[in-house]
Amino acid sequence: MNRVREFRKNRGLSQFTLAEKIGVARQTINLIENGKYNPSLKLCISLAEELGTDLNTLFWKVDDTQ
Amino acid sequence: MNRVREFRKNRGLSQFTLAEKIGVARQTINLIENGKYNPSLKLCISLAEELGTDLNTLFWKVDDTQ
DNA sequence: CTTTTTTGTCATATATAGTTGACATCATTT
DNA sequence: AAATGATGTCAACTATATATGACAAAAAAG
Repeated sequence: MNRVREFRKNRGLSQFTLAEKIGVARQTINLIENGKYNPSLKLCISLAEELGTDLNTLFWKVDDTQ
Repeated sequence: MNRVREFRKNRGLSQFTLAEKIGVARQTINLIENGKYNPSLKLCISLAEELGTDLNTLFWKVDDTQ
């Protein structure tokens, strides 16, 4: 799906804390981590910056098998 | 802003043709190319795939100076 | 065990992405 | 010079991303 949860946990952030830093609601982070919707590009970029990574790493052809 | 127009032209596609292939309206492509809004992640991924590239190349920290 | 934090989820509301149809302008083609 | 194709833009509409408030359950901390 995507690697947001993995990167968030590596940084020791809760969904709430990450949401606050980025300026969205906690539910928005939760839904994205669970692949329940389709975030905007701006939000994806904010996430990548806050998590110290980039768009491809977080969202490009994530291998979910195994 | 982003490199959609550049990649589209390199492939010899019109906004209309690209829109058709991806399944969105022509206006949507036009607005994205002109940075007038914030596309969804799914659309960004469709664009990257159709243009034979990836998210970072199209949308990540595009250098617009010069 | 009790308390607090974190996560998942629901329902309602609002902002905005994306659609549709239309028209003007510019560039190509005939 | 007329016809065609590409692009920019507008207005009105629909779909959906995101917000807000709330509650339950799991996990972590005391």
